[in-house]
Amino acid sequence: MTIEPKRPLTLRDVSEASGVSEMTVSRVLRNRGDVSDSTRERVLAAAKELGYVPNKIAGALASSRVNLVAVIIPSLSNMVFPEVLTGINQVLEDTELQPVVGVTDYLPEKEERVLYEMLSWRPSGVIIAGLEHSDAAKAMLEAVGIPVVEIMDSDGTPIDAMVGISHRRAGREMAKAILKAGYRHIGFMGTKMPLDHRARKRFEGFTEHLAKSGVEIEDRAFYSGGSALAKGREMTADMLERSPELDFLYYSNDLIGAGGLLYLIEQGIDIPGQIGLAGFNGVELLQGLPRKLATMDACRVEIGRKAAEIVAARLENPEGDLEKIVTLSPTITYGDTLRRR
Amino acid sequence: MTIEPKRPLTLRDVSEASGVSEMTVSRVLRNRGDVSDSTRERVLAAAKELGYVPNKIAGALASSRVNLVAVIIPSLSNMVFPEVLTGINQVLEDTELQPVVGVTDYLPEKEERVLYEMLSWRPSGVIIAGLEHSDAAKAMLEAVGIPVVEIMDSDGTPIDAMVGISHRRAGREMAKAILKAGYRHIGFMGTKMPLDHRARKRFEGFTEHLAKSGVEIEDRAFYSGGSALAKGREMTADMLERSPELDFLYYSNDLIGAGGLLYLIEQGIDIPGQIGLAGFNGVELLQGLPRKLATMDACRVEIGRKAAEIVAARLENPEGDLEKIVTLSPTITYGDTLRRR
DNA sequence: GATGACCCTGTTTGCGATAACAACAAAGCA
DNA sequence: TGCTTTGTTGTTATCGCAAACAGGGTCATC
Repeated sequence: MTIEPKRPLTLRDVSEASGVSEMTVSRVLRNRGDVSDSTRERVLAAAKELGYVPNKIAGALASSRVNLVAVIIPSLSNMVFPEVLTGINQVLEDTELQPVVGVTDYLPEKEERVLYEMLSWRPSGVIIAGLEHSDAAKAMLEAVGIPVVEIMDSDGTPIDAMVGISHRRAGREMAKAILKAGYRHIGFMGTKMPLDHRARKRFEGFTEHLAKSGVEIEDRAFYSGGSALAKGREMTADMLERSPELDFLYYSNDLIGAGGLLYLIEQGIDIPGQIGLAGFNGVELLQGLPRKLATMDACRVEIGRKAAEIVAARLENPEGDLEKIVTLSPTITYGDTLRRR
Repeated sequence: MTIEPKRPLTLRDVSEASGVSEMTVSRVLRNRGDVSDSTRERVLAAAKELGYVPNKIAGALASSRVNLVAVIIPSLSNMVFPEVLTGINQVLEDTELQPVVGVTDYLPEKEERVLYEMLSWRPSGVIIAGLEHSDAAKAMLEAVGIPVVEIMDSDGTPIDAMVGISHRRAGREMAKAILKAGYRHIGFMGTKMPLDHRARKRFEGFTEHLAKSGVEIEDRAFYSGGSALAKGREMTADMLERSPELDFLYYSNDLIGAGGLLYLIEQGIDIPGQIGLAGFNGVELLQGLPRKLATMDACRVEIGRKAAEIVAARLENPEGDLEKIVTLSPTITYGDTLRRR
């Protein structure tokens, strides 16, 4: 095919091969400005022949335009975030923009490092999970001068724009539904994650609403690591042994909820009569369980889409004052594990 | 804090603020070369005060060194690939290198586009899933002059290096185990994915080994889209209605296998006596199921780690002739759904 | 006190592209 | 014919940083 080049190819190589100036080559490859058809063809042929790949680093430096959008999320193994990415991708695919993902593992220091690293590539926008950041991270985001969209959560004040649901409210609503259904002895299971602010807020909203009705959580358990499904089983077994009077179990995510559900089914316990169950997130997985776990949709794909739309729109038209705060409404799915009264 | 700058900060700003040359600032921020402690402190203070974030675009152009490793995978929603990324991350975290992920959706054209896009940022290495690529993609990878590691699959010839398992062999071994256990009437269920070469190879290996013993798959079904767990249920129900004589069901992935398992348990069918089951992948999820599905580990994290190690080592020492082909051995887990004879 | 060996800092140059402007030819019009 | 207009191509400067080299101090050594 082509002779292996030791020195990486530049515009100059293409320019020499096609007998026009570098500038003209650049114009052809970017489809910008007028170039005659004959030269265009010649240039394209030469570029293809050589196997030239433009150097975006140089291009970005010269034009001070970078088509990257930094996307900063806590984890990839959570099912939740890949779905958000899907939404972001769907929207950005129709634009010049390209998402670049950074993972923080729920650690503020790592978030700070990842953010710093990403900003050093001068992206055109930032989509970042959560409203809680270190002071340094906040300072960077405030000073960065590009669209910043904080996602997933709407309980707080965004630096710039925000797309999410109210996890406090999600907790409250679930509490409301549970009480309305007549359950009174409630246990809670969740991840041991002091840094998962959204889980914390759901829990707070949940307990606050219960408190208003004079109900308190009677048992709780937290786990970390391991297979969520298996943990859900174990914790459920343990908790019911410890607190047999419980008539409802609220799980901080659907996976441990599913584990609990499978366990209870095996035990032959009457669901939702004797014990009710609910999780959080609306993961697709649940569709295949013997019974559908009650849950609350977190609008994940939609959050991704909306966030990407905001970034794209802001870059398209920096003046237009777009919606800066989008609060989506999660809806309860009662499934087969939370009775309706 | 700091006055909002309209013009982005550069080394020059820090240099002026701290009264030294840009070069000295650069040296301080990169920890390179000798700088006196007093200047170092002054510079760091100024940089922090201003909120300076280095411009890697300019840095990369000047030094022609880019600390990025392109990672190209078909999907993020598959559980498999996030785990590979975890392995890659684990290794790269101890280096200067940073993974950048591109997703191809199993489409060769998209793979080509994503690869082109990533190469235009001049990464230091490429980790790409699969051995099958379009001609153009292959040409790019051959000419790129940086370490290229093809992962997941070892049934073929790599462009440069390769880390994976033999999916043909994985299929064969499962067939062997199934036959050895005495099952003879075998059904297969998988994704309708002409472009998932690894699933195809597993299937081929599987049927070839069966054929050697004069056994043929008696029924098969393929799905696309939707919740894998739910599909596993449906397809299993349909298949058993259609072909009640089957005594073994082989699933192309654990999720649909789990769906089938749940269905059969509900039906009160004797597993693995009346019907045996097996999936593929060893997903963590399975730990929480009522019975453990037989499966075969795909060594996902390990593949990621190894691939990253190869890239890192090659960049560290371009001369050293490292192992270029790493074939990991998946092991069968019999679980509770494949009897051992 | 001259010589070299550091240490520390500054100057110059160039990475590979694009923006902005300049130039030149052909064509249109008065 | 002379002038503008339009379409096409080239020239120059620059983007922000780092490599390479060039200096000016300080110190020890002979």
